[in-house]
Amino acid sequence: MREPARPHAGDIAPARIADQPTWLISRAYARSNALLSAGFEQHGDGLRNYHYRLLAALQESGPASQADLGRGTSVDRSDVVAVLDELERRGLVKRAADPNDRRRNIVSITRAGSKRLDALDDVIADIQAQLLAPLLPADRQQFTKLLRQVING
Amino acid sequence: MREPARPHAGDIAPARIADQPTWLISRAYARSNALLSAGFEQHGDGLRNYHYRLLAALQESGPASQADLGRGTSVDRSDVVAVLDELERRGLVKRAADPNDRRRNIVSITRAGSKRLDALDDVIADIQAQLLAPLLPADRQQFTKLLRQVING
DNA sequence: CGCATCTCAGGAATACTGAGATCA
DNA sequence: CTGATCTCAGTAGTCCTGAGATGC
Repeated sequence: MREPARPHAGDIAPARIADQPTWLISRAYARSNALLSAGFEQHGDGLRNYHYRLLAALQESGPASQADLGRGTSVDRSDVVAVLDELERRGLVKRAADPNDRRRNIVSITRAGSKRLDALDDVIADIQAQLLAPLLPADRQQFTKLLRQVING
Repeated sequence: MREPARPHAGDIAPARIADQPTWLISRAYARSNALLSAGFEQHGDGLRNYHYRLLAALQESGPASQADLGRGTSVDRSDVVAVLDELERRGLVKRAADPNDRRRNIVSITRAGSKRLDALDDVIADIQAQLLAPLLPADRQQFTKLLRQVING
């Protein structure tokens, strides 16, 4: 995994930038990605966040078309194809033609996929915990609430 | 600029994912980037966030080596080179050899650069305001404070 | 020697666009 | 015909690695 450059004494640390939400969010995203990369690298067996998102969506909402999957998980339609290819190759999902609409694939999670998802859920839970560790427990819900508001703005 | 895909009725919107800080942060980052792209595209005259970061760092902390600039602004050493090339081409910064350490360049912001930075500051301020608009004014400081804690975790 | 700096070439992962084939 | 779906090819941005030349 990649350690982000860390400022040290003597560096330029412009308060003008460091107080801006856009900068703070990009730094938080970098930290989040570092934790995700590290977590999946250690325990993901070659799967990544993309795979997890699609598996979780399938588990929770049931079989779905690729377009709906992509929209719901904010994974681009182009990338859904490649990620599902990989998941199907590993036997974690299957694609079947939709008899009611022959343009669509109905994608389902397999038993092996569900089992795999359970393992990944533990990995992810650990990553979330690490990410929020610096916050007081009481602040963690507030943090996610504010993020949701910003996103839906 | 790019409009992110927006969920609509019938989409998969897995709560399991949507409640996770890593997901929320990546969505916030997407929104932040969309606002930055739109803002700079309209008023940036070809400059982007990277250019702004370096100009702001130079303005605030004074002339600096490229390595210190990169560390302070979290811009990779490789990218600093290209961004400074562009800024220098436009006459917004200059590079001079450091007489005390001939490995280094001393990078300074020019008068034109300062003027340009003032204009970009307005662009950025507008973007920050849009980003935080969904939050109650009282929540905005709390939001940035929590982000800082997460980053420094 | 080790280490830092600037520079360049290029890789990796994310996010996206455009277009073709198919079909409602 | 319009528009949705799946697929592929390719682009753009960001972020990072490796290595060479130079100098501390």
